[in-house]
Amino acid sequence: MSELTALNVAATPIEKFQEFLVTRGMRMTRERNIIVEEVFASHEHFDAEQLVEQLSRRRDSRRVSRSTVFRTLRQLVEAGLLRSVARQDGREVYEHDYGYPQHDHLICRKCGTLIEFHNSQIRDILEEVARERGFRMEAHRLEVTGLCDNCCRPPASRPKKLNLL
Amino acid sequence: MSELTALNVAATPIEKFQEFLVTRGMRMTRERNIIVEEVFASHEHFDAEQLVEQLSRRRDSRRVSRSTVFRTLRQLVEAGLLRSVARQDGREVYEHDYGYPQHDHLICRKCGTLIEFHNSQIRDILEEVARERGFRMEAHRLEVTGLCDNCCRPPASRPKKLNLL
DNA sequence: CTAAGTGCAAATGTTTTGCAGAATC
DNA sequence: GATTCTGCAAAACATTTGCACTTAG
Repeated sequence: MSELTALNVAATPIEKFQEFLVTRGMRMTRERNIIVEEVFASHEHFDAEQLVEQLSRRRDSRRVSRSTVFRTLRQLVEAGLLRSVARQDGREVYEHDYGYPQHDHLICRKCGTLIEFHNSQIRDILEEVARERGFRMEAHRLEVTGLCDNCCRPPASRPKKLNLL
Repeated sequence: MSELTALNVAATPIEKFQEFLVTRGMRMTRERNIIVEEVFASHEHFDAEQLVEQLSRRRDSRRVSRSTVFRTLRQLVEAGLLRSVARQDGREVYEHDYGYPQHDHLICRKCGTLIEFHNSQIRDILEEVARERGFRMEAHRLEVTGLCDNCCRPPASRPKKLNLL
């Protein structure tokens, strides 16, 4: 009888954002809509600059300014739709939070690749630690840095050439 | 017979830094010395600005410029003497790495307090995860954000005044 | 209609850098 | 004595903000 009335289960990111905005007396604008669509069109990690790049040079009515991109990113994080997972080259790196399973990252310091991994024990341990300290945990950010499989070994890249002197 | 010759066990931060510098053809200068002393004089967390504040307005020969503070902090991190553990108000927060046991932090988003905690399982889990992915882990940074004990509960601060209407 | 949002350009705040003179090995 | 450092002022960045105009509700 009701499609999605009281419970907002399986709400789209747009709907979720809408909800957030309404409760704050804010408005759903064309620009905010465009940004959410763009951001949730793929699951890639991204930074503000990349998004600005994609949105600020459009010539049609789907162009969004740099300021608005930054402003909206902040709001999306606050709304729980995005989360900032790392910092690379001085820029904050974002990814989907809403509707995406909890996980952390291995970050290759050489090629910059982000490898996602999930380990439920980590969450449990943190819950326990927080409880012991009377700390109310809200979120965590775990960046594991090192070298990915590819960047680990030396250039085993020239396989055929006989370099035995 | 030897005080600390071959093995550099229990080397002071200064000695450790010296060693790092030498292997790179860099020099131990008065300024670098001052910075290391200042940084290792206490175990507090700090950011670049605080250090600049302390060192750049001295009038005597122990003054160090802003640029040098930033340059040296970068080197100390690279040398493994410091590690950057979090980011607060747009600034990187540092702490001792050398000679200080591994640990992570609970960060209160209200008052900014950093609570250290140690949990050996976390390291083990990360080692395991990294191994599975062929990733060579070098370091990790775990920031748990939320509310500390103090900031958790409402202002139970006005206890005596009878505000029962 | 009125409060909230946008784009622009300018500001902010941190960290970096070019360069001339100073200091280390 | 040559090479590396320092301090300074300026630059480089990412991100934020003031303001006049536009737009959603």
